[in-house]
Order: sequence, then structure tokens, then C-alpha cells
Amino acid sequence: MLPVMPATMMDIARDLKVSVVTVSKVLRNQGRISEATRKRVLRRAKELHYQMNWVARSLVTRRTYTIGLLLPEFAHPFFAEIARAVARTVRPHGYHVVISSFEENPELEASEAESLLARQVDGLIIASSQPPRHLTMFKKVKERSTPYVLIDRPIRGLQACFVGVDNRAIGKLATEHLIERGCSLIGHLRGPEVGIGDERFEGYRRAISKAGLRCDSRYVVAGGHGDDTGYEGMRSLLEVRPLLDGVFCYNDPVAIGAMRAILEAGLKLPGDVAVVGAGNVHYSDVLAVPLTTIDQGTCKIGIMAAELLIARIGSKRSMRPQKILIPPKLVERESTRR
Amino acid sequence: MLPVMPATMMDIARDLKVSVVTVSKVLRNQGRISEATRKRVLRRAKELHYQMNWVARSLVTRRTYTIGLLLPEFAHPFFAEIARAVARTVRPHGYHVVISSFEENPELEASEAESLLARQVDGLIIASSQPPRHLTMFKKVKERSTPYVLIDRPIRGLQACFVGVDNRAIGKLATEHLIERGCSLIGHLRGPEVGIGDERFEGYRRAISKAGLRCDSRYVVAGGHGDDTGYEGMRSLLEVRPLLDGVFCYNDPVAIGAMRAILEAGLKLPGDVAVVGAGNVHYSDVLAVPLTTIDQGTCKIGIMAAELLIARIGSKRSMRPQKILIPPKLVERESTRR
DNA sequence: CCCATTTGGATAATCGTTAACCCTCCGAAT
DNA sequence: ATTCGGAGGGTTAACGATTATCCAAATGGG
Repeated sequence: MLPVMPATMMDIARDLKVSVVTVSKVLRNQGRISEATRKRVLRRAKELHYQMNWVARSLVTRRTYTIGLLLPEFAHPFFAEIARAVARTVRPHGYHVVISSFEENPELEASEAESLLARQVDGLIIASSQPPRHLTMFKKVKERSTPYVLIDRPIRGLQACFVGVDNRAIGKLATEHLIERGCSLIGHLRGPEVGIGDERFEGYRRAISKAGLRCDSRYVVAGGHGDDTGYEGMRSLLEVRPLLDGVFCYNDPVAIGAMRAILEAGLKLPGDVAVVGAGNVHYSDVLAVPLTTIDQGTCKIGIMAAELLIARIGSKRSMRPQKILIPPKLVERESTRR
Repeated sequence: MLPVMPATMMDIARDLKVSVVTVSKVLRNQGRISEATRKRVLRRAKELHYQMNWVARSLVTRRTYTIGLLLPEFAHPFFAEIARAVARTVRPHGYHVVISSFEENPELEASEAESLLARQVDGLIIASSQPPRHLTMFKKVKERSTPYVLIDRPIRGLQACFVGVDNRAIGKLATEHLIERGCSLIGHLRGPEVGIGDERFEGYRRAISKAGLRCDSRYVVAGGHGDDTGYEGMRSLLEVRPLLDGVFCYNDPVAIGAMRAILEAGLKLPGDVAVVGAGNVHYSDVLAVPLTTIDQGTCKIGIMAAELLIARIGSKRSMRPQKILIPPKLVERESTRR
């Protein structure tokens, strides 16, 4: 079996003694073509196992039916679920998703963004790690006038479409839940300094002061995204005296790390220390102590971002930036029971 | 700011009064170009923020520097990690990854494969759900002579590159571990009927009979990939009398579901029933009872598949199919302790 | 001083489609 | 009989690159 080149429109046209354009028109259901020729073309196309050459089409239409998904970290279940939701949502519209995870590295992120633009993606969905007010990357995207939607992490100082969760509400919801459960010395394992961590912290702070509780800087430890930082952070929080009786963690992995540290220290969970996470990551309910968490509608974020992006791609002129905030929901489990 | 079209090679050529080909050669570092012109071209390219139009290049080179990643389910941590590893591995070679998850649906899988071929991907990495001996999808891929690498799930009756884990060894390793821990009534929660589930089952069976233990069909329950099927399966296994004292589960999610069922029934884990999973999914170590599991070198699978694929893409003639089996490793944790 | 190389670059021909016009029937209306 | 107009399809020129071929000037050797 020779490595036979796939059939082109020209092959069909030649066989049928019509012009390539006629074939193209039939295949796109466009223009006036008699039923007879249409059928002949379709039949021959099927016989030859004709498959559109999308590259060629893209060159002239300037549409690749491809969207770029720029994520900080692929293996993180939150982003994996987003990716799934995005891919599912755009498929029926004929779009494909090209992924790129930049490992929380802003420069890599920018270079990947450029690289995706060069590939002529029709749009971008980005959970960015760019520092606030550092907009050069986004300027480049805008120059190309490629539509994009930010997810999860808003960028301060940037007018852009955004789909995410109300992070202040998350911090508030989580902290108020701990208060309601009777905690009075409530710590916080912060995420990284990017906007989203700030806002959850802000929600935490508001809830604390609204309840008239102490807001001690020793109660708050900075950290990262992963369970390792949660573990380390919690170990240092455990040295605070008097011992904290509740902790709100930046996200579920951090909470998982924190729980490990608590249990390892021989403390009761939630008896001595109660823990709340955020994200409602899959498996949150089968942990050593099922984790109370704040659901952020991960799937919904992906779906809405995708739909928003596709709408933008479709519309000729840029509508003005649209911000969508998914309201968070408390999911109560063992880690704060009683 | 008008929606300015990105600069093309022609723009550079016109400005410098040289031919487009010269520009192209400079940008590709190919052919003989004087140092002077080279610098002029490079400078002008930078000034204009020139970016290759990859679509145009692809049309003529027939290389898109894109590989398709066809996975059964994106949100599954195992596949998410594979995706991450693949993306990381191919990036330095200039490749991008377009993903597609087919939700364990063979027809969707086939249609997505076609769709990726039409997009002219340079290669495919597939964790296929095609039933054994049903090779039409692969034939189409072969017709295009697009290189591909199967991962995780081998397809019976298909001569193709494969990277995965030795599943029989997994079944054997897990079961022998249970035996060594003193279990004598060992059940198995099977995965779906596709090859991989079979082989783990086969490993289980061999270990059982090698140890001279009873191999009762009531000890084996069929299931799927998710924790829900593990839960259901375990509930039915718990009705077997005498009560089993050990269970080998198809994969970690299934094991997690099984553990939930066991704990829910008020049994001690591992006291009454010990559990072994497979996959060493992230978080396996922070579960209610940390799960003993078999590590299958997920990351390695992704890396090797990607490297193998790129090697194939590079080489003119097809080398003969290469099969790589990653040896599994036991990771002992609480769920089988003592 | 002449011929043979090398240097540096230009021209022309694709790659597979689509976009924008143009053309030619043929029947119906004037 | 002439005009009009739509149905059906053809022509030509992009789209933005690459490959293959070719050519003029500069260089070098005898």
C-alpha cells in the first residue's frame, strides 16, 4: 500500500469535469448548484474518502476553528476540569482546543501566548499568572485583535472578559462558616500574591472583623497552590499560641496538606482544629477527613468562558468586556462538623 | 488603533527591496545570505513585530507541528497527568498539543480522530476505547500515514507503537502483596472489559492460583472506571460469605469508591478488609485511609509516548512498531498495613 | 586574460481552498 | 422579437509561505 496522498477538491473536480469552485461550493452548501451535480460531487467525495484540508481553508478564511487554552498547571484537578468543560463546549461548534500549561511561570505564559497567536488561534482562554498591571502580553493579544476570555484569575488594571468565582465571597463564606461552628481563633493559609489569593484573604478579613474577632497577622501564612505549601504553612500555624481552632485554606490542595500536618501533629480534626478548603476538587469527599469546602462551579466556569469566547469570535465588532461571577456555594463535610 | 493586519514576509521584503524568498531564507537560517541583508531583514522583522504565519507554512511543508492527544476522559487525574507530561515534552521541539476527550465513547473517538487528521496533525497519541479487533479507525489513520502511539490501553490485533504499563504485573504485584499480608479470600473489582482490565484480572488470577487460593467467580465483580462503580461493586462484594479479607481494585478511583463502601458498612479497613488500588493517583496518600496502590509511572508514560512519537514524525520511513512497558511499582500505605 | 566557481539573490511554481466576479443559457415578461 | 433575470457554473486572483531552478556579479586560478 503506497503512501497515497489524501484526495483534494481538484481530484474530485477533475474526475467530474467540473471546476474546483463548484466542488468547494457543494461541500460548503453555498452558491447555486443543481441537485444533479451536487449529488455527483458528494458521491465522488465519499468514494475518494475526501477530507477537507483545514490548513488550506484556514489560510484563506483566516479562521482555524481552534482556540488556545492557557493554563498555569495541567495536572491540577481544577484546571483539568476546566479543560474538559471547555473542550466539550466548543466541540459542537467545530472548534478544537490546543492546550498549554505554563507552570505558573509568567514569562513562559507570555511566550506561549505569542506562540498560540502565531498559530492563528481564533481565541484564547487564559488563567493568567501575569503580575497586576503588567499588560504587555495582553497588549500583544489585543494588537492581533484575537478575542480572549480570562478565567479564574482577574488581572488588575485590565479591561477584559472574565469568568470566575466571587473570591471575596468565598473567603467570607468559609470564614463565616467557621465562626458559626464556634471557632474564634481562625487562621488563614494564603495562596500566592496574585489577585485571587488577595480577594479570598480580603473576604476572610472582613468576616473576621465583622464578627469582632481578633485579626492577628500571625494567623495568616503565605503560600502557594500545592499541598506541600499547605503542609508547611500549617506546621508553622500550629506553633501559634493559643492554638488556632479553625483554618480557612486558599484551596483544596492546600487544605489537604494542612490536614496532613494537623493529623500528623496528633490533633483532632475537626475537634481541635477545623478546616475549610475552597474548590470542591474531585475526591474532596473521600479524604481522611472529608473536607468542607467552597464549591466554585468549576465546570460552569469552563462552559461559560467557552460560550462567551465563541460569541466574541462570531461577532464582528467587539462587544464591551463582560464579567461573569459564579456565586460560590458552601459544601459542608466532616472537617468542620459540630 | 485600527485592527492592523499582522506583518507578512512580503511587507519586510517590500520595505527592504528584496525578494520574499530572501526574507524566508533569513528567517529559516537557510541558504546563502550575506551578513548585511540578514541583519537588515532581522531588524525590520523585529520592528514590524513579524510573526510567522504557521498556517501558510504548514500548507506547503505539510507539517503543522501539532500533535493530537485523544483521551477517554480529561478530568481523570491519570490522563490529566499524561496530558501535562506530553505537552511539556513536545514543547521544546516546537510542537503544540490539541486535546480531545471522547468520554469513553468509541464512535466519538473515531470521529474525533478523523477530525484531527483533517486538521493535519503531525501525529497522534491515543488511549483508545476501540473494542478489540475493531480496527477501522486505525486503518484510516494509517492510510494518511500519520504516525501514532497508543498509550495505556493496547489494542488486540493491532501492530502499533505502544507505551504503557505491564498490567498483568500490576495485577500480580497487587494480589501477591495482599497474600503476603495474610489475606486468603481475595476479591477483585474489575474494570471495563477492554484489554487493560482483562490483563489486571489475569495477573490477579495467576497470583491467586499460584498461591493455591480459591478462585471463586463470586469474588470478581465487573465495573467501570469511576469511584461510583467501585462503590457499587464493593457493596455487592460485601455480601459474599465468608467475608472477603482483601480486594484488589482495577484502579484508584474504583478503590476509593470501594473504601467508602467498606467504611460505610462499619467494617475496619484494613482490619477486616484490605484494599489495593492501581495508578497511584495524586492524593492517594491523603485519603480516609491512605491507599496502597501500584504506581504505573504515569508521567513516564506521557514522556516516552511523546518522545517516541516525535522520533517517528522525524524519521522518513516507518520503523517497526515499538512497545514499551513501564514496570509497575508497589506503593505501600495504610490500606493494607499489617 | 579567460573560464570556472562561488556568492547572493531573484523568478516561477506550488500547497488546497475560498472570494469576487463574470458568463451563458433558457424561460418568461414586455 | 427583445429584454430581463435567475439558475448553474466557470475564471481569476488571492491567502502567506516554501521549494526548485536559474542568473548575474564577484572571485580565483592558470
